[in-house]
Amino acid sequence: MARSRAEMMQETRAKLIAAARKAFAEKGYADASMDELTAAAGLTRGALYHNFGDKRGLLAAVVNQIDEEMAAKATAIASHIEGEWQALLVQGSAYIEMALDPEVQRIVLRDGPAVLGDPQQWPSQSGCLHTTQETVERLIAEGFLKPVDPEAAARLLNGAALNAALWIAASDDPGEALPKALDAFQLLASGLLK
Amino acid sequence: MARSRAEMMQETRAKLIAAARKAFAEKGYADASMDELTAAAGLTRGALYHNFGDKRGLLAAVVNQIDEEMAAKATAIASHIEGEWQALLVQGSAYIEMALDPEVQRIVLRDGPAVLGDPQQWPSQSGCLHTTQETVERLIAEGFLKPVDPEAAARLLNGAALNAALWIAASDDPGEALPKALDAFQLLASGLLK
DNA sequence: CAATTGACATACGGTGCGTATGTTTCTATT
DNA sequence: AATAGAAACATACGCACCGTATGTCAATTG
Repeated sequence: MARSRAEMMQETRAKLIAAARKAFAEKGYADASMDELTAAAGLTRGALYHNFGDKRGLLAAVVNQIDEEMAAKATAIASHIEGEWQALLVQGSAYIEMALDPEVQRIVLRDGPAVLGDPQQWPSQSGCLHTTQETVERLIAEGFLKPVDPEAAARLLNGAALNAALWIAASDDPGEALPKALDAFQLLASGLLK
Repeated sequence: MARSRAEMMQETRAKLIAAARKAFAEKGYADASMDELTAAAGLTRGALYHNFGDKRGLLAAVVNQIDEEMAAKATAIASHIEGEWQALLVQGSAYIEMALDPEVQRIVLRDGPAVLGDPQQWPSQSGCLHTTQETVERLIAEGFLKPVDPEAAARLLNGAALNAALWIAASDDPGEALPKALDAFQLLASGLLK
């Protein structure tokens, strides 16, 4: 069956995003060459600027893809947990563990904010942040949490989890740091409980 | 009085750092031109590569300077507070407010980690982080806090404060977001209390 | 079946970093 | 005190890279 034009274009976009994911993760955004990137995908820079506008646009597409994957994982995990409060804790732990992935760290947590600006302004709206806020809102509505601003709480929880992940990743012994971080995270989160 | 050789060099270093602070804050690290930077300081790129090695070295020097200023402010503020727990809260609030400075945000919080890597690994060791950890350690020793890993707790607290600041700065109405963030921060921190 | 548009490739210009090479001023040694 | 050496910076060069402008070929449309 002959692929249609739209299918062809989606394929080149996918190839470019995949190559960019690899290059951005390995070399970082600044040191990733668009020539090498596109050549690795069997294309040229022409395809890039046609599909994504510029280098930032490609990074945005990559970040979107990763972010969607993270959000999907987070919701999938949380859906198996009974109890909203446990779900929030598990979600936070999941976020910490996902943020241990070097690809996530480099692209989403380091270069992403530096190049694209505040994650909250991204079209994906930083999926994990969004799901966290929704959980917090439900918990407040059900009376489990003190009356705190949901967005602020979600922001701080995610910030705490993010820094926990960065700390663990840079740690000499991640296996030792992880439980400490999870423990501290649950303690902090318990401050929101009534 | 004739300035000595070392004094002259310190002066050029100071001039370069000052010019870099302005350029990095206004244009961001990537878009800051070394030629313009040094010309604004009345020098050339030669002085730069002699004193700081490369562009990253200059950013590191700038980050160090700002970080030291922040740590000095934080300790100065905390020293006037009686009670370690109140000091910790005030310190966190001070950190949030300092992080509202666009210069701090852009250079220390965005470009710094992206270019230089994890702040914990910086020579300044991210001053605020260090002072926070010390306060947490004292509070644990005095029995005010649950037995949590001090480094982990300091990391998460600072991460929460940092994201609070980023949220406020990107908010439509910072004046409204600030008290919400401070409230959420204090709630989270109270989770560490016995 | 012409004409036009879309999807990409190729070619070009400009900018900016890092380094290699000068140049001048201070220092040190005899 | 004179010269050798180095330090501090300026100048000059090469290279890589991004963005755009232009070209090309296939597909679609009337």
